[in-house]
Amino acid sequence: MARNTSSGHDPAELGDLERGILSIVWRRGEATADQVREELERPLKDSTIRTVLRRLEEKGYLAHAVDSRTFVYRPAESPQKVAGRAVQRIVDWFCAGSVEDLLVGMVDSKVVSRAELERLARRIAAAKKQEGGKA
Amino acid sequence: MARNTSSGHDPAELGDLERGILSIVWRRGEATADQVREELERPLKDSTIRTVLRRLEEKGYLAHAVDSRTFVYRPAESPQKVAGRAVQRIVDWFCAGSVEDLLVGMVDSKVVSRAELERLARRIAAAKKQEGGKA
DNA sequence: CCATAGTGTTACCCACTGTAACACATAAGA
DNA sequence: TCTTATGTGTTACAGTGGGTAACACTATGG
Repeated sequence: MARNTSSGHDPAELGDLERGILSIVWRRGEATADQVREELERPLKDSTIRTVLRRLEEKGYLAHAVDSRTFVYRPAESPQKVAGRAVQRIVDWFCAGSVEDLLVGMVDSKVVSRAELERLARRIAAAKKQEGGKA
Repeated sequence: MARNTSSGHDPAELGDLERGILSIVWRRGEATADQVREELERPLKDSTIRTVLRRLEEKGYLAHAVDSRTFVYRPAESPQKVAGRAVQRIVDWFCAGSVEDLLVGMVDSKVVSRAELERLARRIAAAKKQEGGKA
């Protein structure tokens, strides 16, 4: 029994190749297996790519449509949303649910500088003002 | 070849049990194998706990001191720092390195509400002022 | 000196991922 | 129409990491 028994899909459960291929689809917006292979630096067999794409779809990261019997994969969720959930998990596991603790850690780990945070804060405030406090 | 080939240690590379045990040590500040076992809901053998503790130390999350031939484990790094790095990874992988994108995702995924972010922003600004812009 | 408590070592199983072969279907060209 | 290319579905296999634990060894306290 290895890895997470976590119910659903989440980024930590992706291997390197899966993550790489997912990134490619995300970057392109959509991609066929062949297009993915062209963008990969490593020479991988077609079946490999297609297996990974299928697994990514099973895991809920991708969806596909058929274009004259060719699978065209597209993101099932925005990267940001996926990342957001991933962060949520981290907050839950490592910060006892406190986002503020996490932010502190991000400063500690030099993930964001204090200045950057302040800039962000301004942006956030601006965005909120602009939206008129809808949510 | 499974999972991350990532060079170092990082939270995604922890299994459920490892994460749980790490949390216990973090929460307590320090813990022996037996203390950990007492706090675990599941009935696990002593060797299991100790194996996991040792692996956690190998991975750099814990350190131990010997107190009259008993291992007392303590965090090697603050949870916040670990979390910070974990978020860094997520940002790199899923947000093309943009923390701002990540924040957007966090709002989208309801990880933080807009209001919470604003409150955070205020706190950050205050902290910065207080520290006089040291960093 | 013996029992108890704790460590070090080693191992097994299984899920997951990387990687791919092979069979099957079907559109396109000869 | 027959063949060929192209793409999918299915199946598989090996390596690794994590969950789980047994067993042997050591030293301490009685």
